[in-house]
Amino acid sequence: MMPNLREKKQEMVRKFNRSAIYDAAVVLFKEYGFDGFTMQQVADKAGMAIGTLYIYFPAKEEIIRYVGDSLFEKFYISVTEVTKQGSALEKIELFSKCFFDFGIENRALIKLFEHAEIANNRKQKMQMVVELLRNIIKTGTAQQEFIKVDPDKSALYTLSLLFGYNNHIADIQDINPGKDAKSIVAFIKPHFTGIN
Amino acid sequence: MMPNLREKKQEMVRKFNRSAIYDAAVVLFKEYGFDGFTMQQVADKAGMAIGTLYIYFPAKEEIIRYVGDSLFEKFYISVTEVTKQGSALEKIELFSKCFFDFGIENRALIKLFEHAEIANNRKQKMQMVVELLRNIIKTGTAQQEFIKVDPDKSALYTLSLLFGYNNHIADIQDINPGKDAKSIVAFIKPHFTGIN
Amino acid sequence: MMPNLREKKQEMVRKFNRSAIYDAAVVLFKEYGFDGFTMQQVADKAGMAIGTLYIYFPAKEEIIRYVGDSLFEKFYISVTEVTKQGSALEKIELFSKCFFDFGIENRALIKLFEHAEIANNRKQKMQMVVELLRNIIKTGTAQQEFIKVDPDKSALYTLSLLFGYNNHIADIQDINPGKDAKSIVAFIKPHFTGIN
Amino acid sequence: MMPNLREKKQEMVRKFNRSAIYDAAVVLFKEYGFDGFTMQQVADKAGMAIGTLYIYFPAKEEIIRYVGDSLFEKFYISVTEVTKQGSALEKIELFSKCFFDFGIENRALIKLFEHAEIANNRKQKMQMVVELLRNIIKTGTAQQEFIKVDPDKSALYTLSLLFGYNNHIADIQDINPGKDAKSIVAFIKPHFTGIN
DNA sequence: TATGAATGAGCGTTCATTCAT
DNA sequence: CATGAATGAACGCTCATTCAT
Repeated sequence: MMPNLREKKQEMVRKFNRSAIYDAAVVLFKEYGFDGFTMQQVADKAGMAIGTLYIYFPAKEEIIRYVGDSLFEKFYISVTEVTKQGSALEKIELFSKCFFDFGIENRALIKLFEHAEIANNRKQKMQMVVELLRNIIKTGTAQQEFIKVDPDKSALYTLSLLFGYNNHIADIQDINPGKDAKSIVAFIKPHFTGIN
Repeated sequence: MMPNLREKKQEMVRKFNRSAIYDAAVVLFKEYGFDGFTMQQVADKAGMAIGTLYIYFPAKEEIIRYVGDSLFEKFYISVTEVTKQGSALEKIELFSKCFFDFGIENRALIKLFEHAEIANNRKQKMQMVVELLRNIIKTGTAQQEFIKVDPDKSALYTLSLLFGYNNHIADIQDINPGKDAKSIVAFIKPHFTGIN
Repeated sequence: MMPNLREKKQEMVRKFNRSAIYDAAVVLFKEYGFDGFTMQQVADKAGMAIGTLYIYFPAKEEIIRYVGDSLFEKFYISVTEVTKQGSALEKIELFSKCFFDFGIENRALIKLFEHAEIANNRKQKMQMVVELLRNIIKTGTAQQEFIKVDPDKSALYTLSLLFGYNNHIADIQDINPGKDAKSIVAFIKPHFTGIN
Repeated sequence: MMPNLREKKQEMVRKFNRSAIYDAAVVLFKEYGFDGFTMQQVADKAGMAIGTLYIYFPAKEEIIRYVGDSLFEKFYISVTEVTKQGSALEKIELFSKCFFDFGIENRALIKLFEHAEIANNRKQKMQMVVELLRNIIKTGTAQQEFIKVDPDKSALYTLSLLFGYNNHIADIQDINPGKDAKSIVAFIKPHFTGIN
């Protein structure tokens, strides 16, 4: 076997293992919470020895970080993609729907973002999301779809509403991403347009 | 000593001990997070033996639950009290301020509510708070301060906003209860009044 | 049972357990070297659960230290006691015999003194022993049993000889405390007395 | 390439690798103590894969043994070389100086000799050194430089003194090889010459 | 009730050794 | 021979819980 072929294979194995650990961790997060799982559980579920885990991640902490970062990235890409077209209000609605979709898929995982010590650069990530919303709002105002509102506060409060609904209200009633996004947009629309 | 006197005394001791445990747990929650403390620490801080802890609470879990319940009760009483007077909008503002005040005072503790398995009757409690808001809104509409809005959704979304702001935005900027409550009320006012 | 009786009993249990741990550790030291044993082995040999070990000693290190300190104390007391009478040369001989007796009893344990990080105050302990020898020599000179020798160096070299013989030569031939002590004293006698 | 040329090359590679492992191990011994290093560290420092280590040494133990043996050989050659000329007393002094020089250079390594299970043929090696000293003493007596002394015991005790001083006293005061060798020779001189 | 010493399963992590390539 | 990813037993230590007093 040629060296670079072997390297390719090894690289694949590496990716496969990292992915197996990631998948195992995600499942365990959902089952036991963001740090309520053990390394042995991850190893078992990923189908490898405990020692192997430590080849890929030097500490449990790193697995948590990695899962947190990966999930955020996944979320951020989705939410960025989905808000590329449409009116400002439509963008907010799609943003919201995307937020809830992600929340349903990763119910337990969204809690990750609540732990500064776990998802590193948490503040920075949060601000990236706020920035996305702020730009939507600014554009809305620039294009006279929205009346003049404070884009900072509006973005913050809109995001707050989504976070709160997703993380806290979800426990008392099921979320229907499409319907709830529409409904929430209707709730905040008067603030942005001046009309009910 | 008469039996019922002894009973009274015992009842007092029981209350005193439960309270000592509660106080100790609250302090430790604030210092080490909702499960980052040990039963020994609670016993020490409460001034009793660890075995005694287990007379009052059969498991660590129960202490966490009890603290969660007590805090909620405290919160619920405050928020009920504070919304007894004023216009609907004023009530919402005071409710919000109260919410944030509580959040600042119990920063670490608020996480408790995020754990369904920990704060029991979480759903029920949440609904009590929603109900409070709903009544404020209904009254606002009845008294023609508010336009006709869906009181269920409005309550849910208002509460979502407060939860989201308090639990998630607080990490990227400090909360100023009075100012932020006012600002948030201004954000949702158009929804309720139809005017900016 | 009266409180102070109970306390006494508990105190006895405490002493018993500490002693059981000490005994277990000593045996394991002899078998596996000064840090080649595990806490589980100590627990098993001492007839208690691993957790109990940690009630008495907060870390493995502390067990090692305790054994080291205890052994030194035992040794120092013996050696002090034995050198209270007789001529200077007799004292040195008895000191040597005592040294070897201790070495035989605690073959593996004497290594402890070779590890500064383990037997704390090692330097200080060593100097206590040197001091003892120095005083014997000074007295010998004062009483004209010995000629004028440098007491510091003489003590250091005498002790070196004993350490070296006990720790290194013992491996190639058995030590006979009485005989070897006599023989060694004969070896160094000319230095002290000027006569063979 | 001719077979015996290839064999030669392979032999060279083998020697090179063994030597690289030895060098790495020596450095790690000095840094982390005689068993405080890992096989991975040795492999890294020797510039090879960990698997390769096991081709040359079937177990960690063997590396330790090999280092011990090599160091002894190095020491034995030095000490033999240095005692080829001069009077008996000069030889003993040079032997001592050489001993201390080696001890300073290999402070951490000297502990190796204290572990019977590690330095194999320890007894035999020790006896080689004793033999060297014994011969010096015998020659001293034969040449009437020394009075009649028991060459066995004299050798043993002299070596004991050096071992003890180097391994145990070194911790309470720095060793100055030249000065201390002279001083120690002065200490034992009366035994050998009958004169102070 | 109250005590706190005792328990031991379980944790995160290490590392000598193996073996498929 | 050389490689280094994989292994898993073993480590020191923690702590919720129990139970004899």
